[in-house]
Amino acid sequence: MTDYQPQPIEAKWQKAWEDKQLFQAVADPKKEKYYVLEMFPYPSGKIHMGHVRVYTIGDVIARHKRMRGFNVLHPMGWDAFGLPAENAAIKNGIHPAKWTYANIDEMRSQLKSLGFSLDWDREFATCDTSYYAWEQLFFLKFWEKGLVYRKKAPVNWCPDCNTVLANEQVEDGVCWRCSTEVEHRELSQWFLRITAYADELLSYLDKLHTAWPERVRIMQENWIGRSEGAEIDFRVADREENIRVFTTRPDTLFGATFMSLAPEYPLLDTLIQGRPEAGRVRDFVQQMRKTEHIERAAADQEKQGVFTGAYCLNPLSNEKMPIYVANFVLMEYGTGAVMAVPAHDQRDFEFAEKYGLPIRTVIEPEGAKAQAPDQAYTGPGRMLRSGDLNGLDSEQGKRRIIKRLEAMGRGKKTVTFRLRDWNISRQRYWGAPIPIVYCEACGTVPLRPEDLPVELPLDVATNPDGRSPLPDFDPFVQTVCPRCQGPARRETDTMDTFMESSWYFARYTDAHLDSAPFSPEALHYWMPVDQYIGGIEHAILHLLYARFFTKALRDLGYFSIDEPFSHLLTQGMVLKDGAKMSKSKGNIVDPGEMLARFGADTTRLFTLFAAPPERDLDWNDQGVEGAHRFLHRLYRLGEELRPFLTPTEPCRPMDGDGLSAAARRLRRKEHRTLLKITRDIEEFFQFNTAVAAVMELVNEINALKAELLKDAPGRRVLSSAWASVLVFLYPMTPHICEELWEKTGFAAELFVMSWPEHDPAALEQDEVLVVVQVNGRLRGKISAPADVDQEQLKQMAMEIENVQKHIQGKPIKKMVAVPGKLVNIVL
RNA sequence: GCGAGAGUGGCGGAAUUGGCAGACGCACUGGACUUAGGAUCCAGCGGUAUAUCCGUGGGAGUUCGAAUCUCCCCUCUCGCACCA
Repeated sequence: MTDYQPQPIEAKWQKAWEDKQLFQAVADPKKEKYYVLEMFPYPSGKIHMGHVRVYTIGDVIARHKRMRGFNVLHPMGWDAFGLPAENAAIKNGIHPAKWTYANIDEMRSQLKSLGFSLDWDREFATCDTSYYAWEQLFFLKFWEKGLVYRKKAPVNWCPDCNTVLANEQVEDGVCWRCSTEVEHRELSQWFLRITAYADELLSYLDKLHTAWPERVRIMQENWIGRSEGAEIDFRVADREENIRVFTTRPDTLFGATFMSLAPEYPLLDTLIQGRPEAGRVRDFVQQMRKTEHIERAAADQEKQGVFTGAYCLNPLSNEKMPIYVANFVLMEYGTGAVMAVPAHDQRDFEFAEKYGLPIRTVIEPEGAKAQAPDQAYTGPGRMLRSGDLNGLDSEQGKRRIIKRLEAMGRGKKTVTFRLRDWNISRQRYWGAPIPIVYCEACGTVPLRPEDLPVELPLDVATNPDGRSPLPDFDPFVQTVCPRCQGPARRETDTMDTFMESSWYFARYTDAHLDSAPFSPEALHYWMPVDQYIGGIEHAILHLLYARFFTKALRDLGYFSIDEPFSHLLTQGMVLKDGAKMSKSKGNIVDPGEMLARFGADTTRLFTLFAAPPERDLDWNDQGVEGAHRFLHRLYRLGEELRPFLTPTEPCRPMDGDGLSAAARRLRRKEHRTLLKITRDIEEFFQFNTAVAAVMELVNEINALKAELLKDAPGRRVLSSAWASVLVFLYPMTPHICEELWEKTGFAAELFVMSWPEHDPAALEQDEVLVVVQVNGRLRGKISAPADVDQEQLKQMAMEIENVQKHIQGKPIKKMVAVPGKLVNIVL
């Protein structure tokens, strides 16, 4: 009897699969497709346990769906542009391209040795010119559609990465990648008009209901931040100017007692001109400019402001309201001006308290007598001190006031979003060039599609300080204007690498097409991605950008779908000792080492078994050994049973009569396990319980094998159960299953098997276990014929000695009997 | 502060329909085999006062019956947060 040796088995089957081109997907309209995709990796060097986990989950789904008869697309590629390549280049003197492609080679071979059923024919790296060329084309199409524009704006600057960042890439004021505090700079940058799709990005989240985790939907909702309200114009007293505010509470207009402006408000200079307050206002603004943005934006910051000396007029009451500059008003949101209603907004309340401004209640909560004097009432209610609108419900009041303002031309109903346009300019080298030139005569000129691609020059040396070498590299910069043929300079910023990941999933459908970004037929057949899997860290970032791109490419005529990912699974992190793995903590588990010690099947099995996919997984070396032991036992069991088994289809239909009790028991377990695993995989993605269920089945085989080997029907049941174990386990640990399958003597390989159907007859039991309770507590168990009725059941329950003991002759108030489940005797 | 999720043995976790709490595995204990055991096999393994007992963060409730449903509270994780 040979011992289980994973490495040769795994190498053998990986080669067999590759030789047969088993996982190369071919579009076939006659077959139902299933597109499963995990977020593609950044080629950072070697794969880590997080990769092992996500690709294992995806592989189980891919292999399972193939057994279910689907035409499965399961591709892989590389998110290959980005800063680490550049930083490594600076540190080690290797060119980013060389570093990247070397890493890809290393990681590809690691993924292959994990036995993932990937279609490697569709592989590409986003730094391939043949990939990003199409992205440059999209940029030009977006330009034509007005979806891309250049603007000078205050932007997030990461001093460590030496580049700007989009709003989504700043978390709590620090860079998402390196955690350096972000600064603000005024720069001319390229923006994608994602806000044009704000409404659709929001409303379609509802359609992803149940198919996307609620957490992710809520995070996107918050990020998009839609609020309904009104824009209202306030005339500045004694001047021509207007101040426009946005408010969600037009119903509180009569309670507005002053006006607050952001320190950056453009009109401010004009307002304070020639006033005695001008000096103080300028000092305040100066001070605010110096304060870092994060600090200013903190909610616990004390309210501060200064009076400008100017007044504005309430459009309905004509009341004179003093205009303040306030630290808590943000120029980026709404109009940068806020009508202050201290009685009904907590911030305005605190501000009014501090500076002694009037607080006027105009909304009274229904039924309440007095409101708390130390805070604002922000709920709905009945209107008062609001002229002829007194007594009206505040919701109605909103509509009435908006109507009135609209009639006067002093306001209108509007919707405001928190979402900002996507800044895609990056001042870094290792990215896709933006296809724009700056011509002395024609200004900013987009290239023509026939000028593409703008190749990123590879023969440049990176700067030690991280600055992009592109602006100093004349062969790249110096060009001619496509419009006038005069001298022009190329744009030297590159595109945000999130651009590449916004459409890669669609490119896989025909990955090497060179006449167009997509083939319409392939796109139509394969898209959308049926199951997408990745980390929660992209809840907003990548997943929002990809949704936007899908809609934008749809409106350019490329796509016919609205959403890229029908179902989303967000897997948890892999931890060690309760903490994220990191070099500094020294708690890294290396997949390479796991493969060498235990093999791919053990590594896969443990990551599936240790925790459900959504939860964090704390790596446990002893747990891995447990998984390894299970495979050893399985292998030994195969060797032991082999001489007595005949190749038999899993969950084989057979006549139950004439089977021994043990045989019927195993057959029932086999079919129950099929039902459980099918549900665990297809409905809940609960691979941990699916593994547990197979372990139970194996335990049952071990317990009953001696009995079953005694007669031919028993051996048939055993053969079927054994085949089932291998089929059930195959999506999770495919190599050992193929090997044992072959050793069992099957002519065809396991990968051509389809997922079995269960036989209802096999689930039937002659005797069922019924629990007997007295007052809800377990007091006995009886084995009763399956078809016994309630009355008989009650009678049988009463005959149990321990039950009688607990009844102690007391009168029985009630008896509940659930056939097949329990009897409860209530005293 | 708001929103979402979670809290079950020494540990990871199971119970997805309200019906045997602790599946499966790890760790641990005892035994077998053995020159050896960090291999393998067998048995045990929630607690204790060992019984008409207690037990799923705490408290109340609904129910014949609650880890599961309702209400209140506590703790933790994640997200959002001067967003007008």
